[in-house]
Amino acid sequence: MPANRVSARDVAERAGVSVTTVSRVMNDKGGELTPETRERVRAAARELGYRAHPAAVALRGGRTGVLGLVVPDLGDQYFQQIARGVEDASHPQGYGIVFCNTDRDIERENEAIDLLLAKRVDGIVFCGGGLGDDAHLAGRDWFGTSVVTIGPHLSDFPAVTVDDTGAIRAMVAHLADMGRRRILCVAGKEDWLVVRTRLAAYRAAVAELGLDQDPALVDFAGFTADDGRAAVERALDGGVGFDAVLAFNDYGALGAIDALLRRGLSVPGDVAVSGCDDIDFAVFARVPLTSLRFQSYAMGRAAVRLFAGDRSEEPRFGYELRVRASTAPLTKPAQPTEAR
Amino acid sequence: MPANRVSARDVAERAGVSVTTVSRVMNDKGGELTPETRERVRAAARELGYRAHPAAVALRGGRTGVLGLVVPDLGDQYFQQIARGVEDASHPQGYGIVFCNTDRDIERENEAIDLLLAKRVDGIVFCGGGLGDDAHLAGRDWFGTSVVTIGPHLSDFPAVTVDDTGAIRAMVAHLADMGRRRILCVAGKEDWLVVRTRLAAYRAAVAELGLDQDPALVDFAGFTADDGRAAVERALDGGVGFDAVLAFNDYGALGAIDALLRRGLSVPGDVAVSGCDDIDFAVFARVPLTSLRFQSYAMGRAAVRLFAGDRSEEPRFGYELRVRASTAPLTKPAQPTEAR
DNA sequence: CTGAAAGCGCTTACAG
DNA sequence: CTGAAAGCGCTTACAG
Repeated sequence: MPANRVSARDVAERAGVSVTTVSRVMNDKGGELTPETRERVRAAARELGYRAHPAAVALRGGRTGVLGLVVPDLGDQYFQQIARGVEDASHPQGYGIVFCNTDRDIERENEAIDLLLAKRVDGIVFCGGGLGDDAHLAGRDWFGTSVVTIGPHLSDFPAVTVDDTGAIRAMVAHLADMGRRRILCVAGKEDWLVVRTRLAAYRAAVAELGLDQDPALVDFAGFTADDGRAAVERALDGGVGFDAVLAFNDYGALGAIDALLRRGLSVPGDVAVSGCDDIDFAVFARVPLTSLRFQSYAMGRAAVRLFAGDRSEEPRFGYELRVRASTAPLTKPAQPTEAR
Repeated sequence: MPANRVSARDVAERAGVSVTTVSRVMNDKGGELTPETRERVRAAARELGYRAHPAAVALRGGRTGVLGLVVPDLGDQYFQQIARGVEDASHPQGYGIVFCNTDRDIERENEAIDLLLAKRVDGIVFCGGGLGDDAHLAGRDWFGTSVVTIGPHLSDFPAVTVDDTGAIRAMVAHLADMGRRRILCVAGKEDWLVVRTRLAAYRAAVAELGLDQDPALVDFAGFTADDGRAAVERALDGGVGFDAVLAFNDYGALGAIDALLRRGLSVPGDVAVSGCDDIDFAVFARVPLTSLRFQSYAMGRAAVRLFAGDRSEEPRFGYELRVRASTAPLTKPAQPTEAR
């Protein structure tokens, strides 16, 4: 179908030069060209609307002009913002972005990489944190393709990282300030590296601040609202007393609030609830949600810059605690939900 | 970088045949090949992990194996679901998806198309509805690239459409059933085709059901929560009485609820609020939101099928009314906010 | 300062 | 049934 498109030969004929010259002008190679020739070729290219065929360029050993983006779920606003950042940093340079959702499944992650490598993308932005020990990434042949990661990973690629530890510690400290001592942790799956990182931070902060360290307070639910709902119900049904919830994801926190209210508990009166990522909805939730905001858009942009830069410039991003109505000082007596 | 990758020649050498034969086997061309040859080539390709270089295939006049996806905003769950559908229908066939967000800006829409065409994508899925008269689409050279649209469009491409008219009529009828007579319409910009379509449906339904047809009840705000908030404040400040809000987008509806509650009004007591698209968050809103659910995921899948199928198979999708707490029968006397 | 030629890795007539 | 050759549209040594 893509027929009768303008080729370098068309430009060459119109400008009365060879295709070699056209190529040189278009790529600003060979500085020894006459300004007149240069201008004549430019004019011809402009008039004809010439654009080098990417397939030919790629075949000659050049770049394909395509970047791959691997995310757990573009529907998650956190990754959505990263995608926007990657897009905005890439399009101006003529790069297209091929995205792949993996739902944090190793199988799908491998398929995504296979697809991207088969397309010969110039680089891959990997985000969402590692799965298991990331062996499927470390063990495979990348054929020299540049890879950049965002978030916690075990593989040794240039990386954009986040201060997850500081962020979680800040949130736990905030909950402690609100007089909470038993924080139910609605974590994601145990083999997600981001979960392991945040969980370690939670445990360290809990110990440091002298809060209750009950193992029953950690639930490896997942990152959906249903997961958060289920985790809270399990804790309630299991008689695990708690006066706060810390979900590693806002969707889980929303589910937690829903479950608490359904059971007749008050938020934050009985239980304070906090999330991570600070999605736009947080403010519109049944009880406006306290959360941690990360700079995901800027992280996406930074990842693209890493392809060009050197490893000494790997950026580490901070966080911001956004306190809203879902967390407040404890007003009722000590025993919240059920005594244990 | 992508060096030492397996080429057809490597496979040919290993199988003891010519590259011509390799090509024929890999593409199932030339049915007159010896089963043994066929198997030998297949084995060699498998052992070597051979995959045809897409650039070479594309250059020979074949497909690039890449599809373009143009959306207003992937952050909007409606489009996100479409993207998932497009992805899931494409990846199994080896197609990669390059996405472009346009924010409903004609300039950006043009840039997106330029980028996609420059990449020589095999097809473009255009969604989000037309802008203005879609002249920028009708007037340009597509170089034979296949295009498929989702949602209302004025251009003449194979299309996946939605029964917007029936959906809006159903919602207006529902609000009328709840005893509402003055429905504030939080529309998007007037030159968005989806807005024009829905607005026409709103007006027709309002007339048909004998509800108030006050022009002041239509506000061309936009599709963000802030837009919805602003529209409600304008109506309130302007003394435009209304007992219901119909936003053409859930984000706008969330903003509307927020503004109403801030002004001390009750939802749905004083004002019923309804949205469109039924995002997952609708159920977690301050007041669970009544909305219209569309089958965006299936629409995305259908769009990809349209590339292969013929125009007689263009699908039209329905809708589903999801009634939640934000709409209920009017309990108070007739004069809601302010008399006019 | 500019051009002819080779070659990237395929596929498709054209031979045999 | 299988292969040699041409060519897709570029870029890059190599000449001049």
